[in-house]
Amino acid sequence: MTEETKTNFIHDIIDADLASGKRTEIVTRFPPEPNGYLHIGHAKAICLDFGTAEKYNGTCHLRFDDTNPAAEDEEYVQAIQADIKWLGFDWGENLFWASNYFGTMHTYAVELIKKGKAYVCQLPQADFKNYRGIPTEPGKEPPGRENSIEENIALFEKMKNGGFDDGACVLRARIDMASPNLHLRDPALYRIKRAHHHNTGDQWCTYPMYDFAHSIEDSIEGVTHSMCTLEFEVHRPLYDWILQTLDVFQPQQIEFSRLNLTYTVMSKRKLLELVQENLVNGWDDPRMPTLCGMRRRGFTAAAIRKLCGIVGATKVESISEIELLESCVRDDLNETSPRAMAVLDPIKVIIENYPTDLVETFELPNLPKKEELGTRTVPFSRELWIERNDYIDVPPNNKFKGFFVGREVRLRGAYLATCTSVEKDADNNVGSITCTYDPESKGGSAPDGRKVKGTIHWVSANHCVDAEIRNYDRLFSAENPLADKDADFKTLINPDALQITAAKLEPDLAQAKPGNRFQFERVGYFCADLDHTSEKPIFNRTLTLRAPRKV
RNA sequence: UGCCGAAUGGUGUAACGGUAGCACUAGUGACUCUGACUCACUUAGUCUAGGUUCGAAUCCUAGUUCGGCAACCA
Repeated sequence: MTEETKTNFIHDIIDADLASGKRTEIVTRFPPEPNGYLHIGHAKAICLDFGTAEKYNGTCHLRFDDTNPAAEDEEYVQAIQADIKWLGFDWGENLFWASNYFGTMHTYAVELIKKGKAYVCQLPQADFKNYRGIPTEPGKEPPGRENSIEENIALFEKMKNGGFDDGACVLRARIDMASPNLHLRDPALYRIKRAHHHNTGDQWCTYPMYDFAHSIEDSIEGVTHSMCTLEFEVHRPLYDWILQTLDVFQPQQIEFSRLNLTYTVMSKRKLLELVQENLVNGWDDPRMPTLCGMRRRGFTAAAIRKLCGIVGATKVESISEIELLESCVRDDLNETSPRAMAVLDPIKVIIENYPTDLVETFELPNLPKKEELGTRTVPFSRELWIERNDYIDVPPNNKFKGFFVGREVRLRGAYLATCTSVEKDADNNVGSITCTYDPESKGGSAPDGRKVKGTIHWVSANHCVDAEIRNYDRLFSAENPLADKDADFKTLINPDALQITAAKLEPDLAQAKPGNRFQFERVGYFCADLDHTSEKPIFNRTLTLRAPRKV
């Protein structure tokens, strides 16, 4: 990546490990469960996992943590890989599956039993809760905890072979029912779940639990630094216990805080609710904070990576302002997006002294500060469309850039023109504007060198193409939609987060390919939607230009 | 009232015992064939109280506040 990776506390740890000789090479991993789509919160983890490996010339594995077949699906496997690649990271040969280790994990489980460190617990789930107890008081040892190793091996074998119903028993680690850390009060290691697994089919009816599986996966793969989010902090003693008890390679788990952004939600479950209740149009709805949604919206991978670099990695639970993300996106788009003219709220302009039949074409730069990106051809004629708000009866102050009767402005790249009159209907709505142009000012500058206050954009009425514009805005109208725990976050959805309008575009824009990004000058950044065709142009508003100062 | 963790301008993040800096946001101005970009300037911060030290955001003690943890989810 071109972004410089800022240092953080994780890199401090790695530097120390390298200096002390504890590690000689760095291996990280990104371990998604294929049960949903990736969102920008995952992007932070991806940037950290892959970015750290890159920084230390190590490797980063992509490992699907597919230990719960009930929740997982092949659809997500494909989408996750596509999203990571889009973000700009590559796992090369290092694609792994937790499910490929099921055999090894089973062997390790038996080893734990043989060491007297695990037992089959036939207590119903609800009853075990009582034995586990509450944080402030020690729990009690459940029945069966002192069964012999032979008995437990036989029971675990019976579990594996389908001799028990789902939920009839679990394999538990035998640790400490009085531990102040609830996760150490004989946590479940294996449960029985008869579900078809996307990879192993019906080979297993027992599946390992997260804590058991994850530590072993990391260990098998030689992961040196296993980064995860803060909620796993209290799991670390269990992670360490499993690997120490098994006496196998021990990665170091390091926790960092999740990425949160204002005006959106980042929980997979809540995003799923929005999708299922049709409050958005699927996972890739451009309002969603999913990577596929942001991609469709027109956000760039580089901008997301930049954001992740800026927020860095800490243990502080924080909410970053969406403005920071927007700034990263605008910054990237400003450098890379070809310019075009589009009129989103059209009003007709008639140039009374321009020949009726004449059509001129102007060569406008694709990107004014980057001449190497070439030019585009824009037709010009007697009747144009301009933005409704580029005309005003009486200017509020001398900062107004547009037309009023008597005002000369520049039609971007074409001519200087002076407003002479305006047509209005009975309700005082402007119907059309009439102006005269200065033929000497072709290209946009007058030979006498006179300056005009404003430059406005336009499209030729007889040449422009009509398009649907999907104007996107922030998903929620509240900074933190989850702040009020008693309220339903879904009631805080911003009703204006999608507004569909019709616009007039310069003709070349119809030829855009889905995903192509543009800056519509003086308006904002837009990209051709997935549904865009040259017959039915559809553009998504990625972001407006930075809000102008109040006039 | 258990365990774990975190507190630096409005927000995010640096400073690793030695000048509290950067970015975003907001405001003011300059520039401009985009009210964008760019540039300049401005406002504003070390949770509290003690202690160690020539010197503390940083180390120690006590407190305060906030977050996480009691799935056969990850």
